[in-house]
Amino acid sequence: MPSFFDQVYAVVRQIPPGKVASYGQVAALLGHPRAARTVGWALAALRGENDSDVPWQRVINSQGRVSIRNMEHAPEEQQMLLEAEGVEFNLNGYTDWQRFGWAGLSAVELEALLAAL
DNA sequence: GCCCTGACTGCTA
DNA sequence: TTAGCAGCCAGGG
Repeated sequence: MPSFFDQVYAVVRQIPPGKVASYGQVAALLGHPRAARTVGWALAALRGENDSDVPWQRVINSQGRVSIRNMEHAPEEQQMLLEAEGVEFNLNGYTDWQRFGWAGLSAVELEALLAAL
């Protein structure tokens, strides 16, 4: 039985370049619409592991903007990484959820993904 | 098993 | 748009 963390990482790895998802969206996919905080914690744990293949920068909050309280990764850095992938931000630091928001996974894809863990 | 913590969320003002 | 508040879930000590 994979831990919640493993499931979070598996889902985040499915986010294609140029797209972004919210913490709540990832949590909802895993069946826990209220576990956004835990998802954020799971991604925070990746901070030290630079060799990880999890695109943590593609996960932002529901308001469409980055919200990092981390000393090692400034919000500007995450925004810069996303812009390099094609995601645009307006002057207020908000991204266009309608254009760059990730649609998520289908029930079938999700099931196969979690089964692979 | 209890308590604390955290890169969140939705609502109200 | 920003600020304050309470509810949520899982892992670590």
